[in-house]
Amino acid sequence: MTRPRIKDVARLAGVSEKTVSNVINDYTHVSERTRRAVRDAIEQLGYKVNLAGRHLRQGRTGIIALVVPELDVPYFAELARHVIREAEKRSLTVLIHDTGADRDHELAALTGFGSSFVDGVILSPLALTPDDLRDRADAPPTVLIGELLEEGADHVAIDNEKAAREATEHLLSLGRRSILVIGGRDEAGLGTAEARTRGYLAALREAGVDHDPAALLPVRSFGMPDGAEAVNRVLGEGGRPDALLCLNDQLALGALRALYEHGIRVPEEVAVIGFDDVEAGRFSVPTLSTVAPDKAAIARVAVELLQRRMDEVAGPTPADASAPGPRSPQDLVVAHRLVLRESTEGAGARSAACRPTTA
Amino acid sequence: MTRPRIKDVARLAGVSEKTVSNVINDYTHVSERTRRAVRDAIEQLGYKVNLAGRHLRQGRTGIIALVVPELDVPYFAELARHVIREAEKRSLTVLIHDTGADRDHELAALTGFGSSFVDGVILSPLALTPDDLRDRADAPPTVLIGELLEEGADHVAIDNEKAAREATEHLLSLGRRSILVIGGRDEAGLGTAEARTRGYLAALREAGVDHDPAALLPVRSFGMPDGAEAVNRVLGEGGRPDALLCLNDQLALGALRALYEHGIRVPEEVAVIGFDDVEAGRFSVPTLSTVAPDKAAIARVAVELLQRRMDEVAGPTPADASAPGPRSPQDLVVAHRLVLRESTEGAGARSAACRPTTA
DNA sequence: CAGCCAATGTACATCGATGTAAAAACAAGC
DNA sequence: GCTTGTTTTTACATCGATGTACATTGGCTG
Repeated sequence: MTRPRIKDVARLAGVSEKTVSNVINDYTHVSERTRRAVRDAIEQLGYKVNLAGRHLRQGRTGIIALVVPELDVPYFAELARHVIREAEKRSLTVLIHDTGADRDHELAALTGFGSSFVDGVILSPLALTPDDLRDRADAPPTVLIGELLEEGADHVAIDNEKAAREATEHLLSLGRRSILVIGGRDEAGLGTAEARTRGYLAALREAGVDHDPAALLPVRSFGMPDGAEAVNRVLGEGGRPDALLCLNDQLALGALRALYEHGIRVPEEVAVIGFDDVEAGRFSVPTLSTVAPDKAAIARVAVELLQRRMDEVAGPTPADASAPGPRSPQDLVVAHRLVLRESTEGAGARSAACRPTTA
Repeated sequence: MTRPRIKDVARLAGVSEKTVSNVINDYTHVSERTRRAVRDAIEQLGYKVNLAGRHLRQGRTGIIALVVPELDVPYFAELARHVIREAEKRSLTVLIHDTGADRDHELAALTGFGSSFVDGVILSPLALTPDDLRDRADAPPTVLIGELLEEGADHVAIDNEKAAREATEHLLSLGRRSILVIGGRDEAGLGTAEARTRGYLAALREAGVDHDPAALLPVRSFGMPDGAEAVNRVLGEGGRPDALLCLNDQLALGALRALYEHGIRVPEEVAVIGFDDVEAGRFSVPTLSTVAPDKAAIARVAVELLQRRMDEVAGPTPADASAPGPRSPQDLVVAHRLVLRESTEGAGARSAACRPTTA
């Protein structure tokens, strides 16, 4: 038995194919009687619309892609869930893609995977250059999250510079003066790491604390091994920091482990703070202070923005015709907050940490 | 400017549309001259095949779905990467879906998301019942991973019973006799938790150690909060285990944290072992002993099996016509190994743990 | 009850790629 | 040169849903 087609439904309900289509799509002018008859027929045959046909006709798939560098970085996985939930509200399906931080894969994502079967793309780039972004001719609507590569693209993120400044200020307020930045980068630039580094420098400057260029520890990647390695390197060279500003939680968790192996107490000797507020940081020993981005908001805003772009492409409805052409690129900022746990505050709040909010 | 169609390519190359299609699909009988001409035209126009058209015509999308309960459980995220990589080799695209452990979502996945636009599904069920699986009429080819719900379905997993027995035997060999199973379930059944519980019981029996039914600690879900909560409950009731067999690493990491909060040393007082070998367990304090499934193999075998099923659906080629109809359901077992770290072995291997294999 | 408007319903073309069947081109053999 | 057989290429129908344009129906007014 082959799947029922709209034709079969039409025959059973005794109406034309178009009428069935009208019922399916909630077209206004269908009498209640016909509507019910069609619904019954659909029910009886177990009819499901065939996406291929609809897609071909409408030029839309209802699928958006979420493209991240590494899905096994918890931050991206958590973000993905929010995006999925947000998209579901708009009856969009999310295709998650993992580029392995590879430029070619990111490029492929930008062009809609060679053949446009996604209506839009939410991209968290890592390896792309601004140039890559500039000359995308027939790319689907795209929203960037995290890294801002170019001023001309839609973008959603927290205020990284401000967040880093706040985190650094907190470390300074604890009396720490020798603060290393794991993942820090000196160059001016649009990247997240650069913005956070700027925030760190600003806080130091404001507090009148000297900046040692060697305090910026570059990392190859942003995983736990890299965090541990950076700490090992510093300590091996005789460095004696009293605080670590880690540019994400993975680095921080790796750093915590390395400090433990060196017998260094956290936070008594070294305070540690990260970025992202991943779940593991609520259960690590010690628990991890962190900059918590509002992930739900990032997802919501990104999907909203993307949807608006997709609607633009679909052609403005007569009502919108007065709109001033394509909106200019948006750069939206969502909230973040500093979450203080044991890695900066001591073990005073120990037991409380064990019952984290699951939101 | 609208995207070029096959028609445009045909016109430019001075051939028919079908010939262009033949070139694209590497059809045998096309002269070298025409082939080159068509290739040039494609290049010149920047033509990309339109999936919608192809899909409608062929009934295949080249998309398979990977459906997991919770993407932010690192095990699933890590598995997802392997599946993506494996699918890529076969030029399949992976649509990752997160059901939130919700039965309705899992059901929707089974039926190809209401409208078949996926050619096949790899499903890691949690909330489904065997019945759900049985009466799927027009479902796409499906391979289960992890939970085995029903004997009649294709399935890939490690030998959970054996793995749990080995883990338990190891704890026993350390002289531990009061071993709790976090996430354990008494009922006989096909589920992963049940199989692992059986392995635990088998090891106890073989070692002549009595089993206390209260040693099986049920959990609501399999996250870090649940692991911590279980430990808190036990200790609060005055329990004094000397080992914990946690049915996944998330539970184990939560348990480690709770033990720490109670001032209980691991492994001196309580040894802990988990399942899954997630990256966080290589950096926790202490590092986590675990049963490491060969995730790459699970992914590879699952995709292979799924592909075979999809090919069957596509209709056997004349060559295969002799094949004895649809192959019977496969239940494939992949390798696992016991990885011993500080949570059972003491801190002897401390420094080594910090440079984990990144494989 | 004619006349008109709005509400419903229908036939048909269309989206883009590809399978089918058959025509056209070409080669080889007598 | 003509038949026969094989490549190569083409015209056309088809996959399933939906937009367009028009036909029909029913209700209401004067």
